[in-house]
Amino acid sequence: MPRFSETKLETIREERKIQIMKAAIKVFAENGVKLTKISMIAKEAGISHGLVYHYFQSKEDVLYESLEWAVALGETQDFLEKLKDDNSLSPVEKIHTFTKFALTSGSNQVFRVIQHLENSKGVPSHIHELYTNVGEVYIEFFIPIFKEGQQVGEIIEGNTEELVELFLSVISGIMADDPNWWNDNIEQKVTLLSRMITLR
Amino acid sequence: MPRFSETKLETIREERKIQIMKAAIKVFAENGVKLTKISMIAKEAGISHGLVYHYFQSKEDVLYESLEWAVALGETQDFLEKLKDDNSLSPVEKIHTFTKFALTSGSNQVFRVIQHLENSKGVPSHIHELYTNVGEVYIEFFIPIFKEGQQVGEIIEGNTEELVELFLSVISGIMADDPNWWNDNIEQKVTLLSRMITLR
Amino acid sequence: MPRFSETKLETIREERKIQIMKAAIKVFAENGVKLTKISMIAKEAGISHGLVYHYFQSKEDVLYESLEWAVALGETQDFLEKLKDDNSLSPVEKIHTFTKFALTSGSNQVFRVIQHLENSKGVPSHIHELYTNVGEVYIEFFIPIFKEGQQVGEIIEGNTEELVELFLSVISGIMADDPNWWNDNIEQKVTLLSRMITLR
Amino acid sequence: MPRFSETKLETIREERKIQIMKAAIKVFAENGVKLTKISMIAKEAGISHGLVYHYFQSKEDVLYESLEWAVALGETQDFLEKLKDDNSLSPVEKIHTFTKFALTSGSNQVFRVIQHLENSKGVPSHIHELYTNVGEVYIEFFIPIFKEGQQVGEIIEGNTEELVELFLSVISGIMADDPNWWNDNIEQKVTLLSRMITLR
DNA sequence: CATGAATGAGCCTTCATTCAT
DNA sequence: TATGAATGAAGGCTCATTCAT
Repeated sequence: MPRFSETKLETIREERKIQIMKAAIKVFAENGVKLTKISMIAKEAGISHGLVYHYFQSKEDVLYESLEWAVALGETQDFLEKLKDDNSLSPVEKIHTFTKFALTSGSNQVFRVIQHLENSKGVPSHIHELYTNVGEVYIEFFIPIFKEGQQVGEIIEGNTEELVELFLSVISGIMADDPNWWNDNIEQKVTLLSRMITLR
Repeated sequence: MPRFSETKLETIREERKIQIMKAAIKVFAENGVKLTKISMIAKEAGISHGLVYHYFQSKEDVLYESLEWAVALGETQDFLEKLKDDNSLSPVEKIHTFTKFALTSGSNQVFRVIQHLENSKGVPSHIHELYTNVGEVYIEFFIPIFKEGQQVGEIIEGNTEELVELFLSVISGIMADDPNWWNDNIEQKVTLLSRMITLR
Repeated sequence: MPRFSETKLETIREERKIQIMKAAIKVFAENGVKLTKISMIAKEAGISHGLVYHYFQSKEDVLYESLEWAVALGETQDFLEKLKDDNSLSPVEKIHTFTKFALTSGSNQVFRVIQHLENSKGVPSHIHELYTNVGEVYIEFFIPIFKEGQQVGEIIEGNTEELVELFLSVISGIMADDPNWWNDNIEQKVTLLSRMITLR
Repeated sequence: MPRFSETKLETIREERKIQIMKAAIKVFAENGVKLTKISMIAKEAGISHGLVYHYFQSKEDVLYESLEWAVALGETQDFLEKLKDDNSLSPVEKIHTFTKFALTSGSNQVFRVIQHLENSKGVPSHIHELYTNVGEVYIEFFIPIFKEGQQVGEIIEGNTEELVELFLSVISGIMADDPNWWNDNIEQKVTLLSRMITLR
């Protein structure tokens, strides 16, 4: 006889899962998936390693669900939404703001996990599908902004899609590095990165 | 009585070692050190896993000697030397040439290995020493070139050392990514990267 | 929420360790350290080889802790203590009693392990320290007994220390042999050994 | 077309085998059979490890033939023969002389190999047969000597066979120990051992 | 639900043995 | 005959996963 209502129980269970998934994303981001041991996730979450298997079928499942959850959670999505609607910023300012966010926000853990996966072999296809088009989302998001920037003369001419892809690729490459290095002089550094695509 | 002359045997032995080290650097670059299994190196080199241990003491030793060999081999060193003495190129052209080389040359496998190591914990100190100042070499190499570029008005003002560090950091971040992505449109992409630090 | 109280778990854990250490000492004694495989210890203890590593860091650690435990356990120590205080026995009777004990007591497994180690190369120093002065203890213990025996004319004249050392050396050599051979006619055999040092 | 006569070749081959067998017995004695590596024998013999397999089928065969050769060679046999015929020595003096020889002669390497084998499991039966009755030979040899000693009142009464067995067992146990320990004060030590069975 | 004891597949490493030269 | 390069079976150790409590 359950003490709590099904819903309540479900909630508690869900909270535990989130606790584990948070820990998992963090540890996966820092160490890569293969090198992350279940015990590391458990320790980060403050639970025993056995408990992980009450909430997830396997390590692969932890990865799948954590990634799914983190992507859907979409801190970055929210950020992009707000950015899109913020008419007080010029296209280049939007790009600048995003870049700063990407390099400093803790939410970039998800990206680092994805990067590890992209550099790995044998990633199960159902996991691969989770992030295979994440990049597309960003590209789609930035194309109109870049286009506008080109129209108002803030951004250099050329194939917009290629420009976006390249810019995001650079950001992405940087994020894989030591994430703390970018905390100093972030403004200046981001400005430099912006120079790649800005006119003046 | 051996059929081979000492010299011949020595040659075979040396060639085998090189064959293994080449394979090792490649596999280490692709998978990272921890995830590289001796059997993967052996397979890549086309030999049995046991043979690796005729030429090296341990996996750690394979890493150490391979790295030492690849660094000393110095394709990049040679490239830098020639670049330095090439008076037909302006500072920005030199940087452009180097960037292209860094992103396309097969020799960047070594850098990818080093990047994996820098993101790893528990790297033995004697291995760490092998690459701890490799970065410095590049910085020292580029500072005078950047300085000259600043004097002739090709490169933006600002703290030269910081500029160099940032630029190399971006290149380095990119190299960790899929190394093939950069093969298309390399000229255009490198030009874009150069824009970060060039005046116009 | 764990079903076991902390104490209960701790007890189980301790019992398992002891179970493994008992098995280890037995197998080490029979086969020597180098030739003892973890799987042999595991089989003797009735567990899987993996479990050994839940309780010990390595094979070396199994050896170290088992030896430390067995030495500290000190069945022999206890025996010596009681022997020392037993005033009903003459010096020669004490020696006789000890000899019988040494050759028949199951506790001589520890000695056999130590003997294997003494005949081995490359024993880690922290392990070596565990038994390096065990011999001294016996010598120190028997010197006064032998001295008394000499005074009362039970034991032959001569350098007491050398006499003790020689006698113990013989006992020790015998213990390395098939320990069951000595079970038959033990009284007679021990009497014969005693003759080495007794007067009549 | 052979350069040498068959006989000559055979001789050379035989000498090589002996060179290897000498090395094998030495290394087997020091390290035990299982812990002796083919490379250790080769090094001791001053040849390459591959060459061992030109003269012997396997490590087991090296052991078998070496043991067979060493036992048949019979330095000890010769010694015993001479001892038997030496009428200038009393029974106890003969035993004393033998004991000294056993503990100091380099020929005791064979015994140490045999002792290692007796403490081992899984010794092939054809090898076991080589030494299974070596002990018997000694017992048979000493029984008449002990008997004579008892008759002339040099040696204590009792079951002669048991007495011999025990005495040899003690000698054998001692030989397994550090063989150098017995080099100092050998006379005194042997005298002490003799006391086990002598009347006075 | 929660813990950690228990298992076994898999990787690093050693070494007996084979074989090209 | 002689060498040492080459192979692969087996043992030490790790860690994902299961399960008794």
